[in-house]
Amino acid sequence: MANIKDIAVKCGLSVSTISKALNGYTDISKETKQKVVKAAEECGYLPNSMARALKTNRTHNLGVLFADEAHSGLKQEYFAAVLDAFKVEAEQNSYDITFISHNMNLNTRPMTYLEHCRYRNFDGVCVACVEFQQPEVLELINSDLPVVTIDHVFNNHASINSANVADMSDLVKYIYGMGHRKIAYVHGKKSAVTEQRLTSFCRTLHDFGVDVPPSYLVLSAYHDIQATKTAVQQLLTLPDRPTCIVMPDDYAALGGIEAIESAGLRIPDDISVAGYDGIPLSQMLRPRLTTVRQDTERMGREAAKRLIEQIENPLTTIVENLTV
Amino acid sequence: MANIKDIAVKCGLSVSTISKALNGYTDISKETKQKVVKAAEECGYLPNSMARALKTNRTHNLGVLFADEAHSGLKQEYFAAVLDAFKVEAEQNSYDITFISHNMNLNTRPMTYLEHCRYRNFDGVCVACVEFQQPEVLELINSDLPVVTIDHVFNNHASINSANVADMSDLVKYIYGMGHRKIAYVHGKKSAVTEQRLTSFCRTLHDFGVDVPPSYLVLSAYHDIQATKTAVQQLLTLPDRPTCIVMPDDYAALGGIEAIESAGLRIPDDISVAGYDGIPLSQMLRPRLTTVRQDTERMGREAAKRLIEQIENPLTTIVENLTV
DNA sequence: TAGCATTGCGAAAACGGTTTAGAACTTTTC
DNA sequence: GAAAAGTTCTAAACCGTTTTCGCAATGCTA
Repeated sequence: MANIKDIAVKCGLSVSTISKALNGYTDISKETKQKVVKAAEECGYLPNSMARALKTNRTHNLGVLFADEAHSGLKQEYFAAVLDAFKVEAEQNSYDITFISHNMNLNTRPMTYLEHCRYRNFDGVCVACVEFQQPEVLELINSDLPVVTIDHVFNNHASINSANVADMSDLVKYIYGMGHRKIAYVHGKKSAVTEQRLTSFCRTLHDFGVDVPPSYLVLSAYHDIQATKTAVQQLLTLPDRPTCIVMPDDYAALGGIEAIESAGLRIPDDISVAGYDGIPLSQMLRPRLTTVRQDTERMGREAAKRLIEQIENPLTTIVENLTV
Repeated sequence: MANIKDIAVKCGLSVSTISKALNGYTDISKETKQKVVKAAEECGYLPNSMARALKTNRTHNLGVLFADEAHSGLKQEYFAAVLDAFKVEAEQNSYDITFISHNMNLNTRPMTYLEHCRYRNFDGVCVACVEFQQPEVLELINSDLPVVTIDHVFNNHASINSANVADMSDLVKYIYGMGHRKIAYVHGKKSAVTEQRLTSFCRTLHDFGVDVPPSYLVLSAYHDIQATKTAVQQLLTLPDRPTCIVMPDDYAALGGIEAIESAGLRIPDDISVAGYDGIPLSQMLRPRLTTVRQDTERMGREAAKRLIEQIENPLTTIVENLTV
C-alpha cells in the first residue's frame, strides 16, 4: 500500500533519496539509509514491480514454453521434473516464471508466442517440449530475447540436452552385455533427439559387429502408449523375433509391455524390455524396467543458470550447448 | 517497440484517442478507429502490460502456489494434472499464470507468499498442494486477494474439492462387493482430506455391519513410497491379516505392493490392493490397481473459472465450495 | 437564429518508480 | 584562504498507459 512517496514524506527526504537508499546506491549516508530502511519496514513497503519494470525494462520474470499440442506437457514426468528444477533455480536468483501461451487476445487475433513474451516483457525464455519446427516457435527462438532450449540445439543459442548418444550407447552396451544379440528399437518421431538416439543405437551395435535389420527399427511416438503397443505387436509377428526391445520412453514402454503380455509372452523370460527416462515410475513396474536415468534436476537447474547468466551478462556470456 | 505515442504521431491524432480507439471506447468515430487499428497493425504495436497494469491495477496474471516442502509439487501427477487444466482455462480467459514463491529477496529478508503476490500484483491466486496450516499460507489466504483453494475448505473462500466422502464410500462398497470383509486403510497424514476419507471409510463399512479394528488403520503419508511400504509391512504381521489394503494414493501404493511381494505374497490371490487418484500410471501397473479416478481436468478448470469470476465480478459472485 | 444536446477528439494528470545532472555543503590540497 | 575534490542529497524527466474533463463543431429543435 505504502509507496516510495509516503516514505519520503515520513522521512523528510526526497523520493529519489528513498529509491537510492533502498537500491544500494553509494551516495547515500549510512544514517540516512538506516532511517529509510527502518521506515520502509514500518510501513510494510513493497516496491511496485510494474512501475519498476516500466522504467528499467527488466521484469525479473522468465517465460517458459512447456507445452505440446495435446496440452500434456506438465503431465509428462520427465518435463515436469525439468521444469521443477528450473523453477527452483530461478527462484533462488529472484526470478519468477510465467507460462508462455498463445491464447491471449490482442485486439482481434490471438498473440503469437513472441508477442506474448514482448507483452509481458519477459527477461528471457526457456523452451522445451514443443514442436521446434513450428513457425511460431522459431519466431520466438530467433528473436533477440535470451533463450535457452531443452533437448534441441539451435545455432547460436544456449541449450541443455540429455546425453542421448552416450546414454543410448551405454544402454545398448548393457543389453549386449546381458547376452542379447537381436535387439529392436521402437523409437519416437523424427527429431534431433530421436536421430541421435537412433544413430547411437545402430552404431554401438555395429561396433559390436551386430547389424540391425531395418525391420527392428519401428516408428512410434514419445509418450504414446497406444502407438508403442501397435509397434511392438508388429515386432512380435516377425519371423525372427527380437529378444530385447528398447522403447521410446518409460511411459510408452507400458504399451509395449501390454502388447507383449497380451501375446502370452513373459518378461524377461521370453523377451526383455528397456525404457528411457529413468522416471521413478519405471523402478516400480513389475517387471522392473531397465532404463536410462536422465538427470532432470541438473538439466533444469543448468537451463535456468545459463538463461540468467545470459540476461545479466549479455556481453561476456558465451552461449553454448550443455549435454547432461 | 512501437508505442501508443508513435501511432499517435503516425495518425496525426492524440495519445488519448489512440488508447480509446484501441480499447473500444464509444466516443471515437468508426473511421478514426479503423485508421488507428490499421496503423497499429502496421507498426506491430503491442501494448505494454506493465504500463497498463501500473495505471489500472489489473495485471491479468494469476499466482499459483503449487509446492510443498519437498519442492515436489509438480512431480505429483495428480496436482500436475490439476494445474494443467487450470492453466488451459486461465489462458482461454486471457489470464497468465506465474508461480508464487517465497524466495525472492526484498531488501535483506525474503518475501512471504503474500508479499510476493503484492509485489507482482496478481489479480488472484490459486493455492494447492501446500501445508494449509502454515502461517505464511494462512496470511495469503486470509488476505483481501481473490483466492481459490484446492482440496481444502476455508470459511468464506472458494474451494474445489475432490469428492472424498462419496469416492471413498464408492471404493469401499466396491471392495465389499468383491467379498472382502477384512479391509485395512493405510492413510495419509492428518488433514481435512484425510479426515474425510477416513471417516467415510469407517462409516461405509460400519453401515455394512463391519467394524474396523484400530490396527487396520495405519498412518503413512501421501506420495511416500517408503512410509507406505513400512506401514504395509506392519499390517502383514498382524495375526488377523487383512485381505485388502487401501493405500493413501496410487503412487504410494507402489510401496505397498513392494512390501507385499517382498513378503512372498501374491496380488490379488493372497491380498488385494486399492489405490486413490486414478492417475494413468495406476492403469498400467501389474497387477492393475483398483483406484478412484479423480476428475482433475474438471477441478483445474473449475478452479480457474471461479477465481476469474471472483476477480471480474467481485460484488455479484457467490463464493462457494465445489465438490468434484 | 438562439439554445441545446450530441459527437468526436485532445490536454493533462495520474500510476510508482529510476536515474541523470547538478546543487549545496564539507573537506582536502597547495 | 581559494580552488579542487569529495560527499550527500534533490529536482525533474521519463517509462507507456488510462481516464477524466473540457472544448469545439455539428445537428436538431422551436
